Amino acid sequence: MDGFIRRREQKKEAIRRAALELFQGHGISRVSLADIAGKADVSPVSIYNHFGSKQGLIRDVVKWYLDRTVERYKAILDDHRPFMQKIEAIIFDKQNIMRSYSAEFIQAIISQDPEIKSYFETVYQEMVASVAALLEQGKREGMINPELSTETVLLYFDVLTKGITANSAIFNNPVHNQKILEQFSQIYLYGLVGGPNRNRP
Amino acid sequence: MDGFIRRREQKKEAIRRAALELFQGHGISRVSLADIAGKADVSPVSIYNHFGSKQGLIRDVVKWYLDRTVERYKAILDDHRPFMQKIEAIIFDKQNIMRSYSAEFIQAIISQDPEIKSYFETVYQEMVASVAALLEQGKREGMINPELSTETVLLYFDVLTKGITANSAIFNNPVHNQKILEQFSQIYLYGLVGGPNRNRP
Amino acid sequence: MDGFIRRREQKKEAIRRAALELFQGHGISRVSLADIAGKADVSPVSIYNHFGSKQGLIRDVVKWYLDRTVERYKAILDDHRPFMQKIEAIIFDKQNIMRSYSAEFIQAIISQDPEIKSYFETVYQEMVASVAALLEQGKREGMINPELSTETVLLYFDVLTKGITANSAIFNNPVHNQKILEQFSQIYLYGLVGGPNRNRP
Amino acid sequence: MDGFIRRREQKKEAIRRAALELFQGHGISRVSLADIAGKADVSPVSIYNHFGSKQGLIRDVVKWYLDRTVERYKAILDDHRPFMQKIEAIIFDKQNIMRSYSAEFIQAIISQDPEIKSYFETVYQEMVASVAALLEQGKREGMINPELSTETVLLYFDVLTKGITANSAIFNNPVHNQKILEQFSQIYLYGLVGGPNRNRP
DNA sequence: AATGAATGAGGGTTCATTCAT
DNA sequence: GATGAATGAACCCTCATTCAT
Repeated sequence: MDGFIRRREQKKEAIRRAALELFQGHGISRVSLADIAGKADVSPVSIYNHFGSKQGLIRDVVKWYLDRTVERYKAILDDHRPFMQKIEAIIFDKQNIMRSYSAEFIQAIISQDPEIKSYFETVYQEMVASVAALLEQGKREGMINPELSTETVLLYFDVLTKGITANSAIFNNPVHNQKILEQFSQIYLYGLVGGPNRNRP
Repeated sequence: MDGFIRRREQKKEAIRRAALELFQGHGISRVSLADIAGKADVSPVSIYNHFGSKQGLIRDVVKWYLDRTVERYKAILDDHRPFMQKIEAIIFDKQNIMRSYSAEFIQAIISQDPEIKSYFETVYQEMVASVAALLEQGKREGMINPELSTETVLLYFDVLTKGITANSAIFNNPVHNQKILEQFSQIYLYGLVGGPNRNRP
Repeated sequence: MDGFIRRREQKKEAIRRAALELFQGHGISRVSLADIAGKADVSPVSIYNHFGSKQGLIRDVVKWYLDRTVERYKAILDDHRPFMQKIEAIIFDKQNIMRSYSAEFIQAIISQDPEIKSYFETVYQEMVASVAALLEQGKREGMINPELSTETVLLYFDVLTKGITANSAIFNNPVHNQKILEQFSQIYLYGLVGGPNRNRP
Repeated sequence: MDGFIRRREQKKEAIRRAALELFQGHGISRVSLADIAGKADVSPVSIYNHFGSKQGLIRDVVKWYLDRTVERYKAILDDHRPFMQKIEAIIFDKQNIMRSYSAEFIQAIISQDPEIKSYFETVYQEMVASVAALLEQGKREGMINPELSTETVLLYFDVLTKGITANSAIFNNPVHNQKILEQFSQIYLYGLVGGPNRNRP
């Protein structure tokens, strides 16, 4: 009888996967349930049986996406990499860059549906706490200017992440990648004015 | 007979304004022509008489928006403010932050419609050239690390601008504004590691 | 002051001409007043000033077309050509064949609008009387089987004319034209079974 | 499960029937999907589910109509009636005369949509071949003037059929029917000049 | 007298959702 | 539990017609 539940969950997973991909690619409002059903090889009605409505599906998919993101972040933070690598891993989080996420999808995560909003805020607080802990460590180790408030640095990370995501086409271009990433690290570590290798007045 | 043309242009302007606002607020595909017509106090058909189709309206609005943005940038660059103020003015360009731009709208600017795309690219090249000239000046004056390629710095500006736009809610909050903006300047000028007022190893 | 009226009539004529051409080419219901106005280089509202409504224009155009057709027929009948040439001229009336008349236009002539219908019937009776007189002459001269009722022969003419109009593409093809027209005459003069040059049992 | 398919096909059939009738009566462009849906007692959207679009419905209906016509022709040709009866049956094919076919419908069969056009041409070639075979037989049996090319005779049939269809009101009138049909046979068999019962010069 | 602007009604089409099987 | 069929609402768009200039 376990096979029943497993199959059911496999179908739900297929629908989620199809929906996420299409939402990211074309924007939520331009993806119809028929599109999703077609991609997941399922009848549109099945989506109702599993998720109740399109909004229900969106909720489920966004939560699912957020959960996976949190897992990735936790994996990064719990790893034993050096401090700076963790910072970079978070800013350039590959999953975020790998594809040009439809802005409408990201927007859906943040606003509108109150249930999603509340779920997102819970998850976000959790993640903020983890990253904040990392930053404190960075300050103690002299890698981060202790005069900067944790709040500001978090915001800076967020700004960079979103800006990079919006420019994912460039950051994923393997030709530019090498040189740009190097210089980019210079900038966010040592600023526009100059890095450690430069004579300062 | 001049009144004719003036009235016509006023109506078109009203439609453009309403459309831009709604597009930015809700995303293009979720805004119906009836919505726009209602907000502009005009019959939906009038939009067709003026712009031909929804796509025609979108094209017109995006071009209009780009033109206004370019004007703002030019005003900033041609001004006689000190170098660093210009940099800040560009990064925090108030018009960009003033409202939570719908991601779908920005997306529309860049992709899809080939006419828009071509128009955007022309405008973009022009703007890049102007900002690049400013950066060269900054390097000569020792305000920008001359080891950084202009390309990278432009990209950094773009990332910051987009990231800030995506977080506009925070940056427009007058409570946070003061302190955060100050520290933010610290970061993008002197990096995470530290600024000029800090003892360096 | 005569110039005023003349100009007015010239514009009406231009509108009529444009309308007729478009009606014939695409069918009445698929031609918009804007199309006609554009082709006649006139504002759509002018059509209202001149003809009152689309239906008014249709009425006017159909009457105009009928009048011109009657004139052509009268010219043929009043001419001094030999009898058989007149018959052929009527059946193959070039104006009817010159272009693939939209069936919808012909249909409009006959049915629906009662005013058109009545006008058509008056004109038709007149024409029938003229052609009938010709047929009587033909019978007296032994060119037409006197056993055939005039009514039947008129109907036969009508059937041929309409059938030829419907096949105008073929009858206007200059390649086929020569041979086919020759044999066609054979058929309608001497029937399927055979002509005068053929041995009969 | 067979009931599913049967029901579906019944509904499609009902829609086809309603569409054909309306198309023939009023012309394609003047018939809305709502009209068809109303007549077939179906929701307009159902037409989309079954035929994809109005054009899809038109395609389907025309093909359906062509198929039925071919079947009727085949039945006539394969029958064991005498030669002349077959000829008459084809020219006066009752289905063609039964109602005043909208010219726009016939036009739709021939032109515009390339898929319909190609389908029609295939069917048409097939039918032409069959009728041509019949004509050859007619010539051998002395019923048709062997000097007439098969091509011309086919065209003559077509002209007659279309002309008769255009005059269906008269040919279906039971009062006229008897006498006219008789004389009509006289004409197309022995021509205007005269029949076998008549003294010829 | 003639035109540009504006509109109400209607058409084709899509889509989230429900119903019957 | 899953699917094919059906639908109401909404959207983009067209067009004959009227209004203001």
